[in-house]
Amino acid sequence: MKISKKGEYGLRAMINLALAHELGHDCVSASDLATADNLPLKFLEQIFVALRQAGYVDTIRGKSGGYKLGKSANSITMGELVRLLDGPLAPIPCASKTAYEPCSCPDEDHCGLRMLMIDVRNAISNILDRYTLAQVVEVTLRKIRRNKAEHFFLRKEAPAPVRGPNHDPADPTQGFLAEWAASDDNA
Amino acid sequence: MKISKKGEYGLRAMINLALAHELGHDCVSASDLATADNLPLKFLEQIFVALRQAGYVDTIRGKSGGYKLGKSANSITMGELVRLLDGPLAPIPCASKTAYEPCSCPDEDHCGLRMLMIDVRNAISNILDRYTLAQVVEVTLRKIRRNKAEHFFLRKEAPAPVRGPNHDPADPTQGFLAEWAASDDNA
DNA sequence: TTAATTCTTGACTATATTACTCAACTATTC
DNA sequence: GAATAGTTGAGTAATATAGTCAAGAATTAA
Ligand code: FES
Ligand code: FES
Repeated sequence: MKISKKGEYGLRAMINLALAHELGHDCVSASDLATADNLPLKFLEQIFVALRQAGYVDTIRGKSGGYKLGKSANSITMGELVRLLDGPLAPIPCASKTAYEPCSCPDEDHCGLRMLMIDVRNAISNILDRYTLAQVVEVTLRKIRRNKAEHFFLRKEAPAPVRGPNHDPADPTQGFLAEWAASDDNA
Repeated sequence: MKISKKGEYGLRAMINLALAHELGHDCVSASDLATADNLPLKFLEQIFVALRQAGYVDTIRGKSGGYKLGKSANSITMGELVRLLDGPLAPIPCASKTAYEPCSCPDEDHCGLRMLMIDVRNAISNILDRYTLAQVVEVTLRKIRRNKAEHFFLRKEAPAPVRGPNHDPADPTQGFLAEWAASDDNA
């Protein structure tokens, strides 16, 4: 169920680009984005080719050029970006809504795996297609500010995060939905 | 978010093996399983090596030999099988509960992508770790019987399925959860 | 006992994808 | 017109995918 590096890097870059926009940096160079997020520069540029061709970013050439959002962050869903960079959401093509393809099963209508994977696809879609880039940025920024964390596009000094001994990497309370639900505005 | 062919084939084979068991075929040869489900035989055998080493199947050699379940189907969750055959459920390793690994993000605690992917992982886990092989087989078998469909391990004649023009390949009502919920026993 | 069936093991291969890097070019600004 | 920055396309090394092949070992039936 992994996402490719292309997808991961592209999503991280888009989130940071939108976050920088929110903080007043309308246009960010690829190298700034790469250093801000520890991304390989040349690979990132290649990823931006796909993002530009799909209209998600605009390009500004020449000195102090860079990339800027091609459409507003609240009109871009995370699902669109994942599909563009990483392909269909569904774990198997016969369970994909937007990119259905038959598989080698003799009877698709009575395939237990397909039934299960339809639900997995829809669970993934319920998250990724529901939330926009703007919402992800909003939540991220809120958490950064609350914890007074530092960020490349928000110069400030703050102590490095310390991780406790019982660190649960997939703790749902650390997830996006919990953070989103905790907001007054979206209750 | 794709699953590998190894994962797909392995899951299909395990479902069919458990389904065959349910229908009285305790032991099924690899070649029967392969022809029943259109799977490449030699590749399938290789997948069964992993399944056997993990104890999910037992092996019976010699004439009329084959594979049988190594533990009861209701003690095997789909999540276990996916993890064994395809690796962690989480789309990115920093969001994995069972196979956490840091990624190159400068600040994991304030990474919007990670927050989102934690929720995706948990959504996937909520399905795959909740349901067992036995439940998938039960639901599949129910659907097969209701539609009087034919199946390799259930010789019978039935008309081939006809698909309408407005076929939604990811229709949730065609999914596992809908079918599961429709049961009287599990209400 | 021998033949037939079936799994086991390991090696092997071909293709595709991933994750990049490099070099030459073009556009923009100071 | 030099410096900066994006654009394009080629190239590539490593890994994963999706298999195939052949020799061997266990079991059973004739
Ligand atoms: S896996 Fe696609 S129909 Fe069975
Ligand atoms: S993607 Fe892993 S912490 Fe940002």
